Amino acid sequence: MMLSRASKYAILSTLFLAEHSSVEKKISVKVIAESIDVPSPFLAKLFQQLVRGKIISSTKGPNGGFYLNESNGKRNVLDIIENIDGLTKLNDCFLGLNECDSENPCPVHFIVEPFKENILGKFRDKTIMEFAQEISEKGRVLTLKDITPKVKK
Amino acid sequence: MMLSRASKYAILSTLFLAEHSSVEKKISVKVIAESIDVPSPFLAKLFQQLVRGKIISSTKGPNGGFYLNESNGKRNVLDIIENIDGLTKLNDCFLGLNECDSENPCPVHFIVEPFKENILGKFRDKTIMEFAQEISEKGRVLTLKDITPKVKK
DNA sequence: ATTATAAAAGATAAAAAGATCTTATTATAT
DNA sequence: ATATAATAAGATCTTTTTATCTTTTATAAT
Repeated sequence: MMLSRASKYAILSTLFLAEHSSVEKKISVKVIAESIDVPSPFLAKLFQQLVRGKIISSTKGPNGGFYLNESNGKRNVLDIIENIDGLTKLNDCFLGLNECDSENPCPVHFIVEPFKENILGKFRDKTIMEFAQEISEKGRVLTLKDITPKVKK
Repeated sequence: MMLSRASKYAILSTLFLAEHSSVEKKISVKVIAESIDVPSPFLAKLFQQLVRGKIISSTKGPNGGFYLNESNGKRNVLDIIENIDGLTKLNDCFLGLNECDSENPCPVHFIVEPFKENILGKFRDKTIMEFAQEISEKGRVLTLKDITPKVKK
C-alpha cells in the first residue's frame, strides 16, 4: 500500500490540474513541477503516460500545456494508481505470498484484508473532481515543499 | 504500507523460526530459505541484521543455526519492520508530502490516517510468539511457493 | 588439538526505480 | 508560411534495492 514516487507525483499533479486548470487554461509541466516541487523531466515523462491513459489531457504549441477535461475529472484516484503502478501492487499479499486468500491466508491476511478493501473503495468512489472541490473548500496541501518555514538560526 | 522484500522475508522467516525452532533445535539458513522459498544468500545477509537487532538468535558451528530465544519471541512484527526498513516508511505521508498532519493535511490524509493507526497497533500489540501460536492452531501459509499445484498439461 | 560445520563479514554483481538529457513533433500566433 | 512554444519520444545516467560470491571466524564434536 506504499505507492511508487511516480504514482504519488501523478496523484498530486492531477489534483493540481483539477484545481487550477481547465480547457481554457492549460498549464505547462514546468509550472506544475515547480508548484508541487517535483523534478520536471520526470513529471514530463509521467504526463505522457497519463495522457495516453486519458487521465489528463494536453495540447502542444503556444498556449498549450496540460489540463483536465470534463471526462478526465470523472476518473478516480485508483485509475491514476492503476495507470502508473498497476493494481497488483495494491492488491498483492502484504507479505508477498504468491497465493494468499481466505482459504490459504498468510499470517497477517485477516488483519490487513479488511483495511485494504475499505481504503480501495474510498479511492474508487470519489472522483478527481470531488477531491478537487474538497481541496479548495477545506484547504489541503498539494506540494512536497516545506510549508512551515523553519526558524532561522 | 508496502514493505520491501527484505522486510517480507524477515517477517516470514522469523515466524518460521518461531514455529519450528528453539534453543535446542537450531535451523540453518539453507533449510529456512528452501522452506519459505527465498534466495538463501539474501536471507543470510538479512539474518545477520536480525541477529544484531536481537530479533532472532544464532550460534555458529556444528549443530548451529538460527533460533528464537525467550526474549526474541516477545518482540512484535513492527520491531522486525523497524529493524529492516525503518518505521519512517510506514509512517510517512501516503502521497509523500514532507509535512502532512491534521493541521496541514494532504488530500488523502483523513482517509488514510485512521487505517494506519489501527493497523500499526495490531502489528505492535501481538507478539511473534502469539502469531506463531495462531499459525499452528489455525493454519497459516508461511511460504512463497505455490501451494495449490497447477494441473498438469 | 583437529576437523567439520555453520554463521559473520565484506566485496561484488544484477536488476529495478528514479531522474535527466536530447531530439523530434505538433499546434498556434503572428 | 514561419517562428515559436510546448508536449512526445527515446536514449542515457544515477541511485537504490535485491541478489550472489568469497573469505573469515566461531563452535562443537571427535
